[in-house]
Amino acid sequence: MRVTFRRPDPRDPGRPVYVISVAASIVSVHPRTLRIYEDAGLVCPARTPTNIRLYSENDIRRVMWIRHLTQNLGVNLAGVRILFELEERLGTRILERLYDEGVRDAETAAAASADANPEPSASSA
Amino acid sequence: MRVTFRRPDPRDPGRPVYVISVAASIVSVHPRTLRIYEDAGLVCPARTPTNIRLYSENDIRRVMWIRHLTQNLGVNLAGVRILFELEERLGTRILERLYDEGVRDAETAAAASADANPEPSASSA
DNA sequence: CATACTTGACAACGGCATTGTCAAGTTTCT
DNA sequence: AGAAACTTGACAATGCCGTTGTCAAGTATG
Repeated sequence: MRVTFRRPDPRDPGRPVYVISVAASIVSVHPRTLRIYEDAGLVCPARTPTNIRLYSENDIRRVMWIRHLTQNLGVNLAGVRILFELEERLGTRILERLYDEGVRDAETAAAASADANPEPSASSA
Repeated sequence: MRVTFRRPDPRDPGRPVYVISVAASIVSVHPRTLRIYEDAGLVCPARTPTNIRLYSENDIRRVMWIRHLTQNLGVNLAGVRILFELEERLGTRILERLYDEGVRDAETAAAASADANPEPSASSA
């Protein structure tokens, strides 16, 4: 059974298009939680001139990683921040090492195909 | 003021020599806490033929990293485990990137000299 | 032989993560 | 025009986590 975080790519994954309620719905979290992630510095959605948050596909993927790390692996938000910082410093997608090699469970192993990878992106932070 | 985790090196940092009360005293934690770290798979001290734990210098350093990550950076134990696993997979001391570059605070910046680095070691796990 | 080790277990307490809700004001969309 | 959704800051409930503390019973050590 194939598990994937990937959603069909829009034209430009960096383009901010989703307001907070839509982004929350896409990743199945409460809008309040997305605000907390932003307060924690884990995701930085764009803002319109009237200060409305707009999330891009990259932001969505980043939140999906946060959810994977916190819900499935039990990492707290401080730990997620450190992991993201390491990834930025090393300039590589080190978190994929956790996902690609299916260390956690059979489900993540099943998701090892190329299009199954969630992609935390430093560029949105 | 210079801050360092490094203690004077014994002859062989891999040699298990400290019983749990001594190791706990060295790193200023409760022996109960060291047992919890072991249960969490974060550190694996050697055992004597009569099942007494013996910690090596490498184990001590590893615990010092755990303490730094949990106490100073707020990472929980699941997060520490993921960081250690990444380090093993990448085959490099990625956590030093956090420490060497003093991203956290002035104290860690002050400790940036070569002999100030704590060294998490995958070899003790 | 006192002390320290082992195991498994329960508990207190402060902190964390998520969700929920509120008020007041602004913006958006129908 | 007005309902709905957005913003901010704030407080709270609840379950979980991390650390320490303690216990019992048995074994090992100095």
